[in-house]
Amino acid sequence: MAARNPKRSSTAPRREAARQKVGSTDPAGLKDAGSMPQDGNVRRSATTARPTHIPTMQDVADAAGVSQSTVSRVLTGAPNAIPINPATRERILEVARQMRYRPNPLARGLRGARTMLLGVIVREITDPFFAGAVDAISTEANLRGYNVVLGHAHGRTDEAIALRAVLETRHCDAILLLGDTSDQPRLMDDLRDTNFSVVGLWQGTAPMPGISIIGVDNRFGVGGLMDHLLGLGHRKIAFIGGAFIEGQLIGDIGERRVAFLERAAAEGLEAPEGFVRDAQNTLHGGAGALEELMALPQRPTAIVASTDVLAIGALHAACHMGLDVPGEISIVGFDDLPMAEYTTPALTTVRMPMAEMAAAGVKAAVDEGEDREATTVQILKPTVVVRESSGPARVAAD
Amino acid sequence: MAARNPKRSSTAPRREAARQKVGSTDPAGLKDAGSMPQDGNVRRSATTARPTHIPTMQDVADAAGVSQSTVSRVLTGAPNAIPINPATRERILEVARQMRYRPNPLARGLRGARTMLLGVIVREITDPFFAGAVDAISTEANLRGYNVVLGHAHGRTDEAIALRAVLETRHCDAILLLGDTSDQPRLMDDLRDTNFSVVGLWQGTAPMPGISIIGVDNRFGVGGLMDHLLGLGHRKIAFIGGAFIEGQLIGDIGERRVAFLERAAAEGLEAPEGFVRDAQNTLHGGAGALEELMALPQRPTAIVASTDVLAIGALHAACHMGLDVPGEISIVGFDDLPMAEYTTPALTTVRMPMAEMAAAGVKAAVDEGEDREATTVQILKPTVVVRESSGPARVAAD
DNA sequence: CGCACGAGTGCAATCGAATGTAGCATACCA
DNA sequence: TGGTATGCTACATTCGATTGCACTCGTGCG
Repeated sequence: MAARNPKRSSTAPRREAARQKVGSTDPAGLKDAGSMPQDGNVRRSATTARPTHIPTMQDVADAAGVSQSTVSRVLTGAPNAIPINPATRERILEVARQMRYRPNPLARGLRGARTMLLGVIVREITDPFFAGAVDAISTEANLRGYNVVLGHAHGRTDEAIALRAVLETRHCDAILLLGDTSDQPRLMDDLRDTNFSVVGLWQGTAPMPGISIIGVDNRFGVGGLMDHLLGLGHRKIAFIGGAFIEGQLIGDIGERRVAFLERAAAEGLEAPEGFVRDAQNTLHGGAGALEELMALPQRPTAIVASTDVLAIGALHAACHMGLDVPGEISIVGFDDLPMAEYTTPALTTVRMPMAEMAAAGVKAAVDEGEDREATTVQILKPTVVVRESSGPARVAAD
Repeated sequence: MAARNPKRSSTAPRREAARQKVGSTDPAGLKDAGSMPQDGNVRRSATTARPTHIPTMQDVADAAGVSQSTVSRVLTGAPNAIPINPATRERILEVARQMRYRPNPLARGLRGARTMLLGVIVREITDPFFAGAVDAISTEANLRGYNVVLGHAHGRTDEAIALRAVLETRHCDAILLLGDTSDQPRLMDDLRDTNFSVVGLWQGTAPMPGISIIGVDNRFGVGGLMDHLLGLGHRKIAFIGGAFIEGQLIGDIGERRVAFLERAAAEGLEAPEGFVRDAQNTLHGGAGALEELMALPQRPTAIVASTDVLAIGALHAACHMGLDVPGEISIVGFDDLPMAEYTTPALTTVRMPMAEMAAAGVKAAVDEGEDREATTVQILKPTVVVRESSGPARVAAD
C-alpha cells in the first residue's frame, strides 16, 4: 500500500490539519498515514490511560487545550525567547499545578540539559569526617540548586563496583571525589575520559591531570600541631597513620606523615625506632597503635595522630591502660570531628575549613562546567584547636 | 564512491541500497513535503561529529557496519529472543570495547527500564547512626546491582528542598526513608502519589499508608536496658530524648520514651519531676540534659539516653563534672555506634540489627517493585550490649 | 490595498536506546 | 524448482521534553 509515502500529509489542508488536530474531521489525510494505528495525535490524550498516573507534559497540554511545545515553553520559563500570551501562561501553570505535573528529568537530560546532579564518590561514608564533608557539600550544592548523588567506594576492594556506580550515573553534571581514591586506577582511568568536570577534595595537594584539586594545607596543619607540642616542651613525639600504595605515600595522610618527619628532623627530635606507626584509619587502628607505642622501650610523651578517628582510638586505649592524658601523654588529632569536642579528655586537633572547601569544590565542579582542561589546585589552611588532650611534657626521666 | 551524486547511487551491494531508503527514492514527493531538511538517516553517521567524544550506540553501529538496533540487541545481551550471528556479535562487542562505549542511562530510563537506582532520604547524614545505615544499605543495594542516590533533608526547615530532591529524582526505582520524616508532610504527601515503592526504616513501628516499614523493636530494646539497670539495683532512672511534633510523640525516639515510661510505671519506680528530659539529638543536647539532671534536688543513679549520640554527650558532661561513671551514675544508650565501644568508659547500649534491617529494606524496596499497595511492616529485635558505663547502683543515701 | 512584521502557537525533529515488525538471504523440503 | 522455514538485520516507532521553523492572524505602514 501507499503506506510508504508519508510525504504528503502536509499537502493536505494545511491550516485545517493544523488546527483540528484533536478533531476527527480529516479522514482522508489520516487514512493515508497508512497502516499505523493512525490518528496521530488523538492517540495521546486517549490512550494515555496508563496505569501510572504521572502526568506528562502532553497531558497538561491536552488539559489546557494547547500544544505540548507551548506547555514546555511556559514551564521552562524561557522568559524572553518566545512570547506567550499571559492568559495562556496562567492557564497552563494552573493546570500543571492541579495535575501535580513534574518534569521528567530523564527526558530533560536526554536533550542535553543539565541534570543538576552532582556525583560524590566517597570511600567510606562511615568515616565521620567524610559524613561531615558530604553534609557540607550537599548543603552547598543545594544552595546552587544541585542535588547530590552518592557513590560508595567501600574500601579499595570493590573498586569495580564504584566504577560502575559512577559510569552508570554519568548523567551527573560533575563528579566530586572525597578522600583518596588514587588507589583505584580503573576508576581514575574511566573518569579521565568523561566529558564533565571532576574535582578531588581531600586528596592531598598534588596536581592531577584532568581534575581540579581542593586540598587542605597539611604541612601547615601539622606544623601548627608541632608548634603547640614543642611549645609544651615535648621532644619525644610519635606519629600514627600512613597510607601506602605500592610503596608510595599518598593522600592527605601521607602528606601529614611527611610533614611530621621533616619537621621532626628539622627540630632535631629524637626519633627512636617505631615512633612512626602505620595504622588503618579506624578507631581500632588507633588503639592498636597506641598500645604498640606504649610497649616501646622508650615511650613518647606526645602523639600526633593523622586523623581524629585514630586519635580517639588512641585516647580510648590510653585511658584503658590507665594512662593519664595529658598528664603522662599528650594526644592530638587532625580533622576536628564534632566528636572531638566530646571525648574525654576533649581532643586537641586541627580544624578543617570544611564549609570553605565544600564551597570551593562545588563551585569548581559547577563553574568549570564545559571547560575541562581548566583545572585548578586550591589549598586552604586549617587551624589548630587546643583542647584538653595535650599538656606540658612530663619532665620525668624514663 | 559516487560521492557526487546526491541520489542514490546504486552503489553496489544490495545492502547499501537498503540503507538509504528515504534518501532518494522520491524526488518529487519530497519537494512537496516542503522544505524539510530531509535525508533521514544518512545524516547521522556524517554529522555526528559533535565536540563530545562520548560514543553513542549509533556510532558503534556505524563503526561495526551494522544497524543501531543490532548493536542494542548484542549489548543488552538479549540471549534467546533474537538470534545474532556470533561473528557479528563478536565484532560489535570488540568495536564497542575499543570505542569505550557506555550506554546512556538516561535514554535507557526514558524507555522505562529500571534505573537501578535507590533513592535514600536521610535527615542528617552527619548523625553517625544514619551514616552507618546508609553504608549498610549501600552495601546491600550494590549486592543487588543497585546504586544509591542520597537525598538530604537537612533538618525540618528545608523540607521543600528535600521534596524537590525526591521528586526530581523520581527516576529512582524506589525510595528509602531513613529516620523520622513524618514531620515533613509535604514530602510524605508527594511521596504518596508516586508509582514506585517507598520504604521507611527507623521510622518507628506504626504502619503507614502506602509505605512499607522496617523498624526495630524499641520496646524490646528499652526493656532490655531496663532489665539490666534494674538488675543492678537502680530505682532512680532518668530518660533523655524526645521528639514532639505538634504534641505528638513520634518515631523511634518517641517509642523509646513511651516504652521507658510504661516500664517505669510498671516497676513502680520513683519518678521525680524532671526525670524525663527532652533534648535535641546531638552531643550538645545530651550534655545539656545531663547537667540539668544533675542539678535536680534528687539525682538519678542511672540514665537511659534514647540514642548513643545523646549518651556520649551525657558521658562527656558527666566526666567533666567530675562524676564517676558508672560509680556514681550509670549511663546507657541506644544504637551501638562504632564509637560506643571507644568512649571512656565504653558505652552500654543496644545494638541495632543493622545489616538485617538494611537487607530487609532493600529487599522490600526492590521486590515490592510494581506491587504498590502490598506494603508490609517488619519489626526486628535489637540486643543489649553491656560495656562499662553501667554498674551497680550506689547504695548511698543522698 | 497590499505587504511586511510580529506576537502567539503548533508541528515535527531530536536526544539515545529498546523493540516490534518487515524483509532479505540461505537452506531445506517437497 | 517452487515454496516454506528460519536465521539474521534493518527499519521505524517509542519514551518525554526541548527547540528550530512554519504558520496564522492582526496591525501598522507605505
